[in-house]
Amino acid sequence: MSTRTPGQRAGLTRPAVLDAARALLARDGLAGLTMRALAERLGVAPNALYSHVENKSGLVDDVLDDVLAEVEAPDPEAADPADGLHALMASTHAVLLAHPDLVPLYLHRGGANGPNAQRLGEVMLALLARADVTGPEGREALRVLIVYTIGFAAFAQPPTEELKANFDAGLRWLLSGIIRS
Amino acid sequence: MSTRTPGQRAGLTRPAVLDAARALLARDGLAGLTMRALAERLGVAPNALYSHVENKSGLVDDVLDDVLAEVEAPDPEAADPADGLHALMASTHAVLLAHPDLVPLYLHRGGANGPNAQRLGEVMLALLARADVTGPEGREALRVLIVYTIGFAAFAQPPTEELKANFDAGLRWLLSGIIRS
DNA sequence: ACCTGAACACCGTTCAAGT
DNA sequence: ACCTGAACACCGTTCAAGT
Repeated sequence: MSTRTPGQRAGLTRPAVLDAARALLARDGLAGLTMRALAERLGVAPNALYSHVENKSGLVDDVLDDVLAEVEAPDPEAADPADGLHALMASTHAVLLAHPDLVPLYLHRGGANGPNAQRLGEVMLALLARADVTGPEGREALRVLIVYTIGFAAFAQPPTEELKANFDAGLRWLLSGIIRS
Repeated sequence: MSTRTPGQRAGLTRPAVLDAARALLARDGLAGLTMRALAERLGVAPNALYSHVENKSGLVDDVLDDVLAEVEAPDPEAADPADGLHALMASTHAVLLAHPDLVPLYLHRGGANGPNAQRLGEVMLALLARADVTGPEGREALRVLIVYTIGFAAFAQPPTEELKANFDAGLRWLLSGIIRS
């Protein structure tokens, strides 16, 4: 099984580990993402992963933020604030639906906290500010929108058109309440 | 360790198993709820549980619905629809906060589906109907409110007063959007 | 620093056998 | 029908040793 002896290198890198983790997740879901399965896919011993990742929890954190790189954020200056927020949340929703097994993890950890998550948060706050929702109220609205979007993605067990429409309807209700308040 | 030989009964019942599971969950969280730990707490062999529960997934389903029995539902005829919905969702939110480890499971499974969940759903639909939100729109609003409430409970990592206020603010936004539409 | 081998302390579940 | 004993096929993680 193993073509190497102790001391020989496999040429693993941290990005390669994360890529393999994403691929495993896409194919086998969350239950399929085990350190041992990941090691096998990479052709290394299970514990070799610990040279590149602190532990499984840290690996998942990185994967979570990586996925958010796919979200299309509008230019916070160009778009109409309400339209921009709707587009941003809809894009987030779509990206999350492509990774349904990850969604409970986002909620459990209170969203992602990596660079991608931070960038999206700043765009949202900028859009809210342009709609005169600022300060503590802005942060409240930010959290409400994030919770709503992740929550709905988690709910969409198989993503149907009906649930997508449901998400849009609720998002409009929410935004109309936030911005008119 | 084991005071019994094969063939002797331990006097297990299904409610006793569920009670122990809830207690284990309250004390050690989701990670602590294992079939083996549950068996040890009940003083039986791990596989003895399978005489009372189909598998771990079924056990969790039952626990999930049990928890919802604690939610205080208003009389759908007595309350003002908007106030009744707000009270019902707030009570659900509070109950979920008391069981934070369960919340990701509610989302992952699209909410509970047992008798308690069904009862609450019917009360919500009745209140929405009294606010003239009926048919497909009523079911949309139902899902939006459920997703929002569970999602926010999942987000409240340690439940702070700030997040509770945040939940209330968002809920008002949402209800004002739903009922005025 | 990066990897293997081996081990530790766990999992959920099944199967056969006892009363 | 309800339970034990034993086993199967897994987990994540750590420790020592090799280059």
